[in-house]
Amino acid sequence: MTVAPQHDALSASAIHSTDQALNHVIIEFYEKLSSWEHAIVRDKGFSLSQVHTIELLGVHGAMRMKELADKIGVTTGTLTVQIDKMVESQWVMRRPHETDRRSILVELTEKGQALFLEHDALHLQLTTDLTAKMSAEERSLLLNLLTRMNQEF
Amino acid sequence: MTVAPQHDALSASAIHSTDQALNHVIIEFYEKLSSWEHAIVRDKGFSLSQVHTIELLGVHGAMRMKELADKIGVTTGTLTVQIDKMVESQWVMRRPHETDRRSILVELTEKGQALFLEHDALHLQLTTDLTAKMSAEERSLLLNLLTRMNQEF
DNA sequence: GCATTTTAGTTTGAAAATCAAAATATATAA
DNA sequence: TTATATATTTTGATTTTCAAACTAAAATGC
Repeated sequence: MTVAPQHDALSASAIHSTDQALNHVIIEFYEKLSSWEHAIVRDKGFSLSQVHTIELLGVHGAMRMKELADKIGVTTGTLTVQIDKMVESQWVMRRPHETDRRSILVELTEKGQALFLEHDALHLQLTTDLTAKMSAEERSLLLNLLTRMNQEF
Repeated sequence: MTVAPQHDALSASAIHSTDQALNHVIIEFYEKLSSWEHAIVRDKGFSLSQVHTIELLGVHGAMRMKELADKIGVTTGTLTVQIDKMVESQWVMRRPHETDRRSILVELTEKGQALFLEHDALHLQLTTDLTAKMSAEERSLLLNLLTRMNQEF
C-alpha cells in the first residue's frame, strides 16, 4: 500500500486504516449478540421484538409509542398490536402523556420490571464472561470507548 | 492473626465493579445498531433476516443450512423457505457439500456479493462516524478489545 | 456387515408478525 | 380560524415463522 497525499476534502471524513477491521469486528459482535438474544428469547417463549421493548423500557424508562416504534424499527401500527398483547400479559401499561394529549406513554409494570431484571442478569453474566480475561483497566477502557460510540450514534 | 479468607467460589466468577455499567453500554449499543440496521434494511426492501444472511455469508463464506439457521436464530424449516426466495432473487445459490451428502452449502452469487459489499460500505461509514473522535491508538485498542470479546463468545 | 439412532434438509398447514393505508384526535403553523 | 402536521389505532392483506411430519444420509452399536 502506498502512502497517499493529504487530501483536505477527504481527511475530514477519512477512513482510517483500522476501520475496516473494526467494522467487521463490530458486525461479528452484533451477529453473535443477536444470535445469543434470539436463543435466550425463544427458550422463554417471547419474541425478539417483545424483549427489545422490555429492554428499552427497562433502560430508558417510560416512552411514547412513536419513540419506541422508531427505536425498535417497526411501524406504530405494528407496535400498537404488540403493546396490546403485552398489556394483556401485564408486562407493560399505557399512561397518558402529561402535556401532549395525542401521545401515550408506555412503561413497565412491576411484573415487567421483574422480567427486565431477570433478563438483564443474563446479559450481565454474558458481559462478565466475555470480559473475564481483561484487566480492570481494560474493562474500564472498553466502557469508556463504547460509551463514546453510543454518544455519537 | 489471620488474613481475611479468600472467597474462592466467588472470585472465580466475580462480577467486577464496572461490569454493570459495561453491560448497559453494550445493550444500548446493540439496540442502536439493531435500530440502525432495521431502518437501512426497510429502505432497501429487504427483511432483517435476509440481510443477516447476506452479512453472515459475506463475512464467513459458504455455510451449511443448519449452521446458518443456528447463527441467524431460526429453524431450518424457516431458513429453507427464506433461502428459496433468495435463490429466486439470485442473491445466493445452493451447492452440495463435498463430503456430507445430507448437507447443502449456501453461498453468495456475484449479485449477492455485490449487495454485501454495498451493505458493508454503509456499515463502514457508520463505524467511521462513530469512531471519528477517537485517536488512532484508541481505535486499535477498541479493535483489540472487541476482537477478544468475540473470541470468548 | 446390518440394524438403530442421530443429523440435515424440505414440506406443509396453521399461527403470529408486519405493513400500508384509512380513520380519529390533538397539536402546530399560517 | 383554517390548514397542515403529528400520534395513535384499526383494518385487511401479505409475509414470516414455527412445529411436526417426512425423506435421505451419516454415525453408532452390536
